[in-house]
Amino acid sequence: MAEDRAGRQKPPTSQDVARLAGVSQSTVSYVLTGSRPISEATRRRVEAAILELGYHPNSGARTLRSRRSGVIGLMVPEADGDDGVLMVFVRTIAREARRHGYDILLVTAQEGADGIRRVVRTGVCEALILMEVDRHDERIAPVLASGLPFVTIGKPEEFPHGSVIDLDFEMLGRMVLERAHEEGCAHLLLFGALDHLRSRNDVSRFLAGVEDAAEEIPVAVVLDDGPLAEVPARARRLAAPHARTALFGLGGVRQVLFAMAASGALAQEGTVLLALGGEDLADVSGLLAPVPQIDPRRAEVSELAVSELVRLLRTEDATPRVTLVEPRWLEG
Amino acid sequence: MAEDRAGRQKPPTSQDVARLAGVSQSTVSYVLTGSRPISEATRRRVEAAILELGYHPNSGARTLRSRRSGVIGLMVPEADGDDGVLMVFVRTIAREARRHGYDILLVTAQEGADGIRRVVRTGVCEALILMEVDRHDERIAPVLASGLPFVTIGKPEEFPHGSVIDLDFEMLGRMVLERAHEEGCAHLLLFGALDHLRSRNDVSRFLAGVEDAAEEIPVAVVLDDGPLAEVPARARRLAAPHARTALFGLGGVRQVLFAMAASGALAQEGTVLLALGGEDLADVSGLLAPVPQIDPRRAEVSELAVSELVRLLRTEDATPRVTLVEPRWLEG
DNA sequence: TTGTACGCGTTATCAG
DNA sequence: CTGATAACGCGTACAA
Repeated sequence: MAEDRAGRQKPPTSQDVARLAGVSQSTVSYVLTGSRPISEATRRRVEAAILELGYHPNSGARTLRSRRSGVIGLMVPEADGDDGVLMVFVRTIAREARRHGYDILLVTAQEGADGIRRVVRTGVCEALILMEVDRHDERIAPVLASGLPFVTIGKPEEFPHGSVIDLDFEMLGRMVLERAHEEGCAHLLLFGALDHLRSRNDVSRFLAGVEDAAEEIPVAVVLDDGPLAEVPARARRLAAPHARTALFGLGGVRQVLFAMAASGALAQEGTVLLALGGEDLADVSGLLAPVPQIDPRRAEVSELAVSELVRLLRTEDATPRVTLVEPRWLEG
Repeated sequence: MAEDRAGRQKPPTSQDVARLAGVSQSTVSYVLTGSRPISEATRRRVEAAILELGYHPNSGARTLRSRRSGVIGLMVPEADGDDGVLMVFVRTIAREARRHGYDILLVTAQEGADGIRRVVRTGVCEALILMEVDRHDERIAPVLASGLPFVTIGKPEEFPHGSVIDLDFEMLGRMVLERAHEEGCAHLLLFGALDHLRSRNDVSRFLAGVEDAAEEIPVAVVLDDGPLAEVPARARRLAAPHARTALFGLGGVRQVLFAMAASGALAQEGTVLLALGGEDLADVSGLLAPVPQIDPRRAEVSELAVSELVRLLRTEDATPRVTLVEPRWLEG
């Protein structure tokens, strides 16, 4: 094996494979891509040579020629919500992408629209996944301009070439209110300053679901903007003599649970904490057992994001579509 | 601008830029790389053309020609520790890499050594960062074989071409024991089943530091393998009449803090929780204020990992080295 | 100071 | 069924 001046092994090329197998270089290529019928005999010789040399096709050359880099750009948001949750998405997406033969390149939201333009123009990415997309998101414009297939997790206003995968937050809202009613609650206290976050599309969809359901179900909805540590106290003040109060938030369940534990509220019967699961609650699982949890189905959302993107990539003239994953109550 | 059959915009090439600027293609290239003096006049014409066309050099072609992809592979561990912590590393590394002109490609630990071989042989990555490396790590072998520069976060036994960046866990161990003594503790209870994790190199280095310091400082070290929820009770049993007990663990501080809150141990004077900060403790910060915390300096570790890798990449015959970042007590 | 020409390793077209 | 051969877009040695 040849070595360059730095003493690094120079990987074998398809030319090397061809020589060893006694065929032409193009034949090697066809064996790899399968875009042309090859006789069983030569195929085996080529494959043996590939194995012997440990040959892997050069990514740069392949990309240059075919305009397909095999790389999907993943735009991750800045630290705002729960980083643990985010990492689950990232890891799942990376694993699924590999399963389909793609790699994941990180693009931080900090780079913004310019970041998109860069990876698109340089041709590093042949498709994009955007996380935590808002209704009006500055990143959508350059993506649309690129013409690349993309998937957003979060629902923007327009998505001509792109598909949308997300949890069905409206349904989530209805489910929470219904459960509060079933648990005999007169009030549903929503914590986490949701009122101030209406611009976020998941929040606004969730609130729409809650408010929609509240027109039919007699549960009073209270939006709490205060600090999470004071949620238990706030809930106690709401509690009517014979009615309980349900608590819910899209995030910060751990903090509230912590506050409840610290204030002794866990032992009381007046408040019912409903939780969105998956927010790394394993650490407090002992106390969570009796807490009804909703599965936000992040694994499914991640897997769908990838498989939908692959569909857009591989299908000619594939139509983008919106897929909302239904939240589910976790039993036990 | 030309469009291909899918209706996608075909990005301009350096040839297009050259035509517009009235120079040869190579001149454009030289302006970009700066590897040859260019007259002020033509440089401006070229730069104007680049701006006008929104030109970005094609990554595939550049990589093919120069063997430098501008991509650093980042191998992230499976879900084992705190995913929130991990995400901080990942985001910081991605941001720093961009600052130096590199992109980050995710490689999941699940792919193992084969994953390394793949990204190396295909030439997608020109360098690697490995997270949570053990003393004997199967991923090290293919990395060494590749001859690519790399940085590990975590200290393997051998690292011929690679540098090591990590927190100084031995010093951390000494600091914790010293602090326990200063706080008037007769016992230091280490939770989180550290005894069973001695194979992990950060754990073994930490324990070495603790045990080393324990030879000079009169604090009895107790390794606790029980569930985190029972740590407060365990600590109470240790407490001597006039001596307190210090608690520490490399992870799971939140769980222990939670257990202390639930059992009312926070109000007691008998136990002192010493915490490794940064493990997303913001949610419980109200209660943490009086808790002495050590800064694990993850941002610095991440930044150093990138800058050290860049040094290896850009410096001819750069010698790999080990850099241990000193932990610090956080005041206030 | 600038231009010409070649090759990086593939994919894909055109002959045979 | 298979082998030459032409791009793909850029970096750089060689000429001018």
